[in-house]
Amino acid sequence: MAPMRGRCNKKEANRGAWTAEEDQKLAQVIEIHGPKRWRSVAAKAGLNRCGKSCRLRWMNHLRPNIKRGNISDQEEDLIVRLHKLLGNRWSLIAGRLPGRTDNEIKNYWNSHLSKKIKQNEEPVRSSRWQEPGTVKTKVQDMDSVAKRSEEGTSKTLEDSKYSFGGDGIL
DNA sequence: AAGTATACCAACCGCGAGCGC
DNA sequence: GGCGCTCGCGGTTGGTATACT
Repeated sequence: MAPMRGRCNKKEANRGAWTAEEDQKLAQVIEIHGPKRWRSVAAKAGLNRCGKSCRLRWMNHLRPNIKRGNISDQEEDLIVRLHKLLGNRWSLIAGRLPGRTDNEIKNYWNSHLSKKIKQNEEPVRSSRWQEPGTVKTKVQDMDSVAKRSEEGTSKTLEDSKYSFGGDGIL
């Protein structure tokens, strides 16, 4: 029976940019019921939006402690290293960057870093990584990443499933 | 000043995984 | 164990702002 699979009803659901009023309603309902059961959250808020859309809005904009804009050099460097480590696991990478969302990091990567990396790698392969202290420095870097991730949240790089030595980054 | 190209961000889509019945 | 539902993720698209010619 054509399960919804979490898809939105394209015809009936409200789409496009969120209004301040919608944001407010959503935030209120989440404050009361918590950020779960997104479909019912959407219904309770009286929003003509699908749960998915509400979740996205909450995760990327309404959550407390969200940092907006200005990704620092340190953050950028961390993103680059984590991406080497994890690939396009944006949610995992975001987990290492407090206040940053996966969507924001993904966008930042696609618009800034992917080009940057390409530029760096094209002319002389990995000049970036072969500066003084190269391999060793990298190992140390990865080490610190691992440490940070242990200290950080409970998500620990998916428990070394993505082990540092596995994909030839070292 | 107008038109065009590029960059950036927000939102949508489809899929797979997890969970409860 | 199978089925349906919900959630979360990653890829992609669309709209707007800014830079450039």
